[in-house]
Amino acid sequence: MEGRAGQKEETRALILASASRLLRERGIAGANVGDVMKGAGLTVGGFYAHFESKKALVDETLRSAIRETRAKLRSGLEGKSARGRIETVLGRYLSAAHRDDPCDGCPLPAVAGEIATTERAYAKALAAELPSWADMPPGFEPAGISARAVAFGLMSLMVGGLTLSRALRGTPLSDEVLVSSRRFGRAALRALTGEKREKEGAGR
Amino acid sequence: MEGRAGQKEETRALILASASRLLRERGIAGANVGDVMKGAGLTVGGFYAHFESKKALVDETLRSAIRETRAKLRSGLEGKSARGRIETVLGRYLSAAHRDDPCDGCPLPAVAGEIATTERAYAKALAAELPSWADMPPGFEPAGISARAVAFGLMSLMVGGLTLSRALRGTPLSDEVLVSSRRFGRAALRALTGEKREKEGAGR
DNA sequence: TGTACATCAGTGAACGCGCGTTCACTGATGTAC
DNA sequence: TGTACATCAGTGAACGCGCGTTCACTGATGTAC
Repeated sequence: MEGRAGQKEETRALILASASRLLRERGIAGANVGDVMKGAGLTVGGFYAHFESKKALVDETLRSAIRETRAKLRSGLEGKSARGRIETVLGRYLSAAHRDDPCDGCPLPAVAGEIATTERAYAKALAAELPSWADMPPGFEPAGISARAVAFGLMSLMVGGLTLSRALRGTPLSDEVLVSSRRFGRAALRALTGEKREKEGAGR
Repeated sequence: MEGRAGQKEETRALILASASRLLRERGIAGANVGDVMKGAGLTVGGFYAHFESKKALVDETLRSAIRETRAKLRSGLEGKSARGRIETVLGRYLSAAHRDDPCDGCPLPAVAGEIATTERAYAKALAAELPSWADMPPGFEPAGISARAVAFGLMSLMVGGLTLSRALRGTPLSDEVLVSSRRFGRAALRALTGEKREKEGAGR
């Protein structure tokens, strides 16, 4: 079988998975150590055998969640055009499914504000992971603006749109902000790449 | 002179002003009652003579801060074209000055994530105040998308861009996200209104 | 094979701290006569 | 005008609670002989 060391690694992975869920759903402050351990089927006291501190846990969780989200957003894009890939990512990010199920979605809407206001220590983690979100598919050549600037602009649009839409949950504005942000992103992309508009799916 | 009632109103206004600063700078959790009172030159015990609870304070502060921000963003736009007005608002919002001095800026970057994750009670306050941000100047007629959708899209872009730029403070990405988001917004606006591009100011 | 011991992942109670909130008190201000 | 009293905005210590963190302990697993 595994041996004790392997068992411990497995437990560590369980803690990380629980932290990952809670961090995306409740943010840094909301992902308290007790609940993280409970989510992994453990009790709070054992935490420090696996991580040096809550900060170390959040740092590691945040980095891996950002990487994981990037991979997920970009999966299955083979065969699509450059603009089609970007629009697909945009549509996935600004979807009702993503809004309503934060647990395995992007951690940024939950943590960016916290990092900006009171949790400055994680700026480095963001700065390390976000540049890889900025590389755009070859052949994407917007008019009068760099592809990289469009990438960061879309990142802002997506994170802001999802955050606002979640903050407005339970009100009619929630859907409107989500749909409008997606439409604005698509319309901008099409206008900037000079291609004729296509019909947008209802895209609930 | 004022009389005691007038004095008390004045003190209440001092507390609100302090809360307004702290809320924008540190978010809901960061604006703790003790620091709010200290910022107003008072001690913590007197707080409940002016407000029923922290929630009541935050609710009132948030609503008025959103209204105030809207007014400030739209001040002095007389004589500008429709698109010029929107671009000015965009440039003011996504400016280094706004990023670096949250105290009298927009409260949304500080609170939207918190409201989305753990402070759901304030969704109503947002839903009450944000629709007035969506009305666009007469004569703004983007191609293939409603003016209102553009308004919400720009709101997402602005809030997301400023939040990310602040979260990345201290790293080179902070400036890049800010500038890229602003450029993306302007380029999109121009492309969607079919007008020819003008030079963008360096816009520190 | 069986027994005694060592290891160590995980437990659960306790800690110090900061928070929102409460409350008996203070002392300056206004009023009554 | 002067004195005694009432009012009440603001004080500061205390509360219960949840947090991150610590630590003596437990009990299952692996090892030695």
